[in-house]
Amino acid sequence: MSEDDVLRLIEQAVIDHRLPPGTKLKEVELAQVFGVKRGAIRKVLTRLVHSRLADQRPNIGVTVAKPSVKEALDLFTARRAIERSMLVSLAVKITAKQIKQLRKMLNEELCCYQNGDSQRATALSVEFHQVLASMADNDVMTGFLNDIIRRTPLVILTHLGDTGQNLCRNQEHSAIVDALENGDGEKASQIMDQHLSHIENRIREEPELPKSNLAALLLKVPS
Amino acid sequence: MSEDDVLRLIEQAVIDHRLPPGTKLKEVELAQVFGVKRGAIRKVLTRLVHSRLADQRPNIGVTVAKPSVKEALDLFTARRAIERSMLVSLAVKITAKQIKQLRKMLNEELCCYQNGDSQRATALSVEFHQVLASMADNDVMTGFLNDIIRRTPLVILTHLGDTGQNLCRNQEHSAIVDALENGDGEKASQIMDQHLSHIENRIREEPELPKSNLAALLLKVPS
DNA sequence: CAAGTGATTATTGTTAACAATAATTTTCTG
DNA sequence: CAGAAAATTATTGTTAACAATAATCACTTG
Repeated sequence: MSEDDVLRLIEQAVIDHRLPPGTKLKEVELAQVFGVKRGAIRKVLTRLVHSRLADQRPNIGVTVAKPSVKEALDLFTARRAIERSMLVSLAVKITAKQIKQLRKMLNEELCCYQNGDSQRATALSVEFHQVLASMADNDVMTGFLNDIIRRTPLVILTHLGDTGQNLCRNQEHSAIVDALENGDGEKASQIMDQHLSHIENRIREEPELPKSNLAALLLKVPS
Repeated sequence: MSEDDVLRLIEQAVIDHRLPPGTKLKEVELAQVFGVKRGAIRKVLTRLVHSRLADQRPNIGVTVAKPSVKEALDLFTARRAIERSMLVSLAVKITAKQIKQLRKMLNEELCCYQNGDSQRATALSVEFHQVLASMADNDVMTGFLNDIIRRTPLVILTHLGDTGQNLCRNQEHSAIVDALENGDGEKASQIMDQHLSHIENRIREEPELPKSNLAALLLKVPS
């Protein structure tokens, strides 16, 4: 099992809240679980910490991050700034072909949702934002947005609980594409702002404290 | 010598263009230069790579990054988006005391420049942007901006050469503070946009190929 | 029993030796 | 001598053993 695989599995376990905030990530235990050497786990944990999905305290270890409410709000504000800028620049250069691609994605997402495959619908919903970013063609901002997207599920989980999942409205995404097609970047930005505010406004105080199983949790596939 | 010290010295060597883009950073050599173990250098290099100041190719090694022109332009576009957002939110909440602090900084920068201490003037000029960010009080965006600020000297060096240093105009910084004082975030943003465009527009094609000395270069203090 | 104290265990951090790979030099051959 | 093949060297990557630190437990004592 490769290093990237291990990272992906742990990240997914955090996103699926099978590893609640505060859970300690022990090196030897993880090494045994994934059948890799401790050095590999160490590198993975370093990456996790750098992406702010985990905290590290010297000589103590790394734990799944517990983002504060402020961090959650900062995250959404940053996201608005970045997506706004990308939409404005994209609106003046988007092609008919790209519009078509976006509409196709939205349609597929809707189908999945109606067919009850909400997990795939959510994935497509996230991918919508990433595809917009790739079309805006700014690698720096795309990188920042990916950072934010990676961190967002954790803050939603921490402050909204399970009810916070699947918050993107297909309808709003659709309106953004409409605005882009009309070359109206300002309007697209406004819709995006509202879209993100829908989520942001629901964030409230509520810490959650966990227990830890690690072995079983990490390898379980979310059905 | 601590790990952070080593990182700082190498970063500074890149910024001062004593380590030109493409220079190979050999682990054992660096370890000897700084008198630390190879493992420590390894961790430092990992951090350098993650901050995009260096590239890594498996089994070959890490080299000082050679940012492309597109990367440079993307960097400035992202910076505009972030600083704009921060200025807009800061304009409606900045205090008289903070205005005073900013004016004091600008004054000091001007003095340094007139006294010929251009190095300190440049440092203050950079710090101006960072202080604005801390006042805007968004940790996520502050982090992104710091990433950008760390990468900017390298792209300027690569594409403008030595003449590109010290590009921030004290006068423009001053105008931004004026706009903030009037609570006009939009105007402050416009000035900032122009300010950054002054730099961005000068970027042109021009690769630079280096040789490498490492030992002498890294420890030399820029007089 | 509560609180401290020392011993034990568990966990993270470091290092030196080894392995694997890439770069270089040497040697061979037409 | 040019070019390819082989041998050598240099460099990065991995690992297992050890060291240092923190957490836990058992024990004593007031």
